[in-house]
Amino acid sequence: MAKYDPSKVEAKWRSRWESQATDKVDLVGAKKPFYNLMMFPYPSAEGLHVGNLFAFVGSDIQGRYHRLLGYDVFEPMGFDAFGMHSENFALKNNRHPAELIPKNIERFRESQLKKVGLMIDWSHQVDTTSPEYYRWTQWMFVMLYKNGLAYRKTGPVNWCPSCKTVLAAEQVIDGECERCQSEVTKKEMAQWYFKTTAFAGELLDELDRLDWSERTKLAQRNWIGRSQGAEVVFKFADGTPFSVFTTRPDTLYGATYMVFSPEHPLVDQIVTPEQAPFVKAYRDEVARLTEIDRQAENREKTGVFTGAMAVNPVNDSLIPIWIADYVLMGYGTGAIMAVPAHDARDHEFAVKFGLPIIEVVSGGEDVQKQAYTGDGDLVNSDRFNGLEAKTKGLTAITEMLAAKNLAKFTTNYRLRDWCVSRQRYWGPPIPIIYCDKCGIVPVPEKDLPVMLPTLSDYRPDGTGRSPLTRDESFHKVKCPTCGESALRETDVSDNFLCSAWYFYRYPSTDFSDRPFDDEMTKKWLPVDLYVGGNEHAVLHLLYSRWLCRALNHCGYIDFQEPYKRFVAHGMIVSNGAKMSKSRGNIINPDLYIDEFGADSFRMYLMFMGAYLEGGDFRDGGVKAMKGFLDRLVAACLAPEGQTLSQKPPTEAESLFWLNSTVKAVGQDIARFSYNTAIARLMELVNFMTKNKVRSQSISETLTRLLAPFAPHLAEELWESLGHSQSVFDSGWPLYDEAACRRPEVEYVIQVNGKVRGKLSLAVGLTEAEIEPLVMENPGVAKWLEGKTLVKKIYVPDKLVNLVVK
RNA sequence: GCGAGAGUGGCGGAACUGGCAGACGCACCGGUCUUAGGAGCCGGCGGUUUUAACCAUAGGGGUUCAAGUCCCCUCUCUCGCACCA
Repeated sequence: MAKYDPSKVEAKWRSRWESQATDKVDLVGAKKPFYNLMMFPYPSAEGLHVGNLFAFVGSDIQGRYHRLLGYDVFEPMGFDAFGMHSENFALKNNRHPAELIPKNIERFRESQLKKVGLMIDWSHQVDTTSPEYYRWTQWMFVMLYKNGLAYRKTGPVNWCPSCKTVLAAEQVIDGECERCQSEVTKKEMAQWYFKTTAFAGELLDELDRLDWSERTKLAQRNWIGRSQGAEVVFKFADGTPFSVFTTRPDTLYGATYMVFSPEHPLVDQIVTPEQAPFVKAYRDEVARLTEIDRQAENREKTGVFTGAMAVNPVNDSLIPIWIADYVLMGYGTGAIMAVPAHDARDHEFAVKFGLPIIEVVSGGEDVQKQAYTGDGDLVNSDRFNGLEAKTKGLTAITEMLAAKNLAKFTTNYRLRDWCVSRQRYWGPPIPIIYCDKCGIVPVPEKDLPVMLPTLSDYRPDGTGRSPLTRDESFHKVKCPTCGESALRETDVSDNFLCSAWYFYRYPSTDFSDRPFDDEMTKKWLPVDLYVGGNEHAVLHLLYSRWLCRALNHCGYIDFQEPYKRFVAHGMIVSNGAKMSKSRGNIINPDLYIDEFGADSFRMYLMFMGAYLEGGDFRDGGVKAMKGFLDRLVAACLAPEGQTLSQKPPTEAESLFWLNSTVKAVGQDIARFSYNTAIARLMELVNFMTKNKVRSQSISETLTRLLAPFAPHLAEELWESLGHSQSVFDSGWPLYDEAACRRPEVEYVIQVNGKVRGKLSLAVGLTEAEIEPLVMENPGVAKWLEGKTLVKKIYVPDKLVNLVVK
């Protein structure tokens, strides 16, 4: 190699990898399978984003590293091409997504992904919009339905007026649509749901055992949100029972009123004629509020009295029933007992409406002024007085009621069922048919896929009905059971369903008669390593965990968690600011790759910050990295026996550099500390350059260490160093632990904790051996004059600290 | 409000179980080569003062022979959840 020209080198190796199928894995014969998964991208018209590349390169390094370690690494790629993003883009540009998507995919793969040097086995590509794929997405839906994990329900849903569709709770971020940031409103609609709550407890508990990034687990824990307490039966004045959920059954004696959610169905039955107009007005007002209004911070409590009374089961006292929007229909039973003395929200409400506040737990200052939520003993609670409230008191009161069938211990989760229907066009049609005679009929498996028809007008109309409803030939069908006229479901499913199972498909793309093959799945799943962005913590990552449990529950797979390990990478910013079109600081990866090469670009992305934390992309960084690779090439390929420096390094020194670099780079890659791994490579190159060291073994080792980061260049160097096979078949270099220690160590000599001298000494000397040397040291002796030595601290091979007075 | 994480030179960032703070790189400064340098190579680069010290890891206290690292308090930022009973 004369001079390092990345464009030539990269083109050469790209075509060689392709012609020799270097990245293709023998899925059946693999001996040490390693499934290295990255989050498949949405093929946008704008092209790949640096964020995508940052994620992919970090993952690819793991794939290549494992390959060097001797694993059969399967690193597939696909396209998450259904969904509103594509549809909205097509709408805006007056095109059809079916026409745009294939072009985008082509561009992503051919002119972007393939140029980055990812070790992708393209023979297993997946495209969620192809009928061969979404046939099985629909199969998942039917499977879930048949197993009671999918159901249709009418109720309040999140509606995005801009996207003109409903959204799942997970897709509403701070009251706004995850896609378009419009304010989400509530609507009453019939929708399809998946019973994500069915596995809420397992999904939460299993997190403790998962090898995942802590922050991802934390986000899921918060989202699933378990609270333990009791369901307590109260009665209306006429004796009709109803129940409420509370985490503090110990405070039952302090319940001074009840609150129902405004949407609660029982409100109509209990409201008294005098209060009815006020209740109606309040409910209307609440219905008009958006989620943002309703959740607004520090919002003053509102509510009205229903006129009805309830009986407290512990003491038969009569307490008023109110409705207020601080009680949510979707949680617990949609009704609460209010204990203003020991709950801040109830306290605020009670103060505003002049409701009584009764202290039942001791320890607070003045519960009339402020709710006390801390620990204490029960008071004003009959025979339970004196018991420690949150422990013994809670148990005793609940058990007393439970004996009368008036309470039971329960657990509630914040998690809601996954609303999966979408009133949009660009998605997999929900495979359901409604028949007057047979009711809900899932489309039989032999009739799948339900093909998405090509509609010229696919614009959502905001009526709450999908555009597909306008296609009569699609909408009107015969019932598969009885043959009578029936109507097809026209909603499509949430595109998070497509992505919830794609990694089962990759190893099984050769099978057209099943979603995934048992043998392949046994061999390759669960995924060994999944690297991706944490923004999917409670979306894709939660949905796919749930679906995995569902598949397991229904007997299709024998594992319960889809990913053995998940690592969340950081976010990258551009020159200190978040990347955005309006700031004009979007980075176009293609420009850098064209000018400096993919290897320099990859390495800079990995060097600019800690991979798990994110980094700051600075102009000039890629160029500097190209400069480093130039120096590396020069150092590796320098002619042997060139002029050596005046003081050539000893054999031991060279060995130290070589071995300690191998050790450190391996450890750093394993913990995703790519920036420090690259720094190590730089140090080794600096050592070689500075000392004019040229040795075949150092060059070869350096090349192999470089390979995961800069694969094209590593191949080229490996060839130049006289090898004919791929560097990725050469194995990861081994190191000698003993040689990782410096031949000489520099002892730090401190006096009273301050550095006063240094001594270069052989490794492994004892305290007695070095003591005279320390005392003689002129820099040290000066600080000892006229002082008494009180204490000596000796840390082998590191430091001596003399404490004097 | 609750929970988690973070705060280190002009900048991006290092520092594993407490043991030389600032690895590695960018920017900058100086030198060299050159018709030229926005190329290459060599050197310097936290601050105050200069033979030698002292001060520095958001701020304040503490533990220790020794603290960026451990403990307590305060401030700031980022993220997650948020009227979830």
